[in-house]
Amino acid sequence: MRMDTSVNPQTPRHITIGAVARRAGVGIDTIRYYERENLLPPPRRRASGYRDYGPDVVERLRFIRRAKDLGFTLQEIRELLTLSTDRERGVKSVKQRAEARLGEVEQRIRELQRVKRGLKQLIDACPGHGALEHCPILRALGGEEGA
Amino acid sequence: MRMDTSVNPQTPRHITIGAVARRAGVGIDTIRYYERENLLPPPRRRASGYRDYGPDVVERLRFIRRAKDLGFTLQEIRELLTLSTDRERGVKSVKQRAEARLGEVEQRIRELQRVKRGLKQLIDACPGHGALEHCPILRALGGEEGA
DNA sequence: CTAAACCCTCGACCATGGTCAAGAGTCAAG
DNA sequence: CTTGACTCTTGACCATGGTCGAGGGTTTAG
Repeated sequence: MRMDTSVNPQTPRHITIGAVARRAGVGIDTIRYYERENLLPPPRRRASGYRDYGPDVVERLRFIRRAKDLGFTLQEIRELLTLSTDRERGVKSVKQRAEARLGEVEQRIRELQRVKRGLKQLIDACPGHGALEHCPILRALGGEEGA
Repeated sequence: MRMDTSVNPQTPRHITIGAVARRAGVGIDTIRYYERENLLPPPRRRASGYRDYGPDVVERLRFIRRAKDLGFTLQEIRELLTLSTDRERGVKSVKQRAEARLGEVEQRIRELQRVKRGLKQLIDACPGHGALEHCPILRALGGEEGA
């Protein structure tokens, strides 16, 4: 059904930063921020100085949003975007980045599971009433705060 | 056993902020920062204006460190500390905070496991070479914006 | 006494990921 | 032409958890 998107009334030739922001679901300031941070290439400008975007930027912004949802930092996303313009060599590296990120995620899950076990032990041991001296949570956190 | 700790050579009567920092394993600036942020009560001062701490503050700092390791924010720790001075009512609330924190930790673990699955799928599907157009990682991030 | 080591306050700065305000220019509709 | 909505740049500000420097005063050892 998408026979000709170039003259699509939904995607006019010149779209301003506001239109981009609405389409991508981000704030205008966020777009300018990403440009400053080299996550978006500087767009061409109209005579007035207004930024004049092609529709590709909306894709790029969605890329950024999804990567962010997967826990990539903007720094990592910047690297992914750089790689993705490097044909052929890019794919290998992108996969490696994703694998590295996976390792980090797994590491973080293990850490949190350790924290979870620690909290659980304390909660199970805590009667929920009585003197503070008998609260295992405070005792565990404070050490021997008997004094 | 604890007959007289006040003249213990290990814990002199007046300990300066530097001594506290060494004993608790934190920086001097951190102690002053915690004081500003109401995590530590303002100590009394010597005539010179120097902070003059009792040994309790070291316990309190260790409490803070352990709670931080369990993933509590300073805000949450501040609340725990406030509660822990509220005898009897404190224990109940402390247990509740710990339970709430446990819930957050479990939630975060679930989120990360979802992220992990997402990354894994992409990595498994990626050949690691070839044209960028065929890289499922970039495709997934960039999305099908068919609409 | 002197010098080193310590302490004081105040305020600036780091990264992260934006958000907002001021003051000025631009664009589209009526 | 005017009005209102939009955009421009610059620079400040938010929270988080500190860290560091400047420019003083204090304490302690020799």
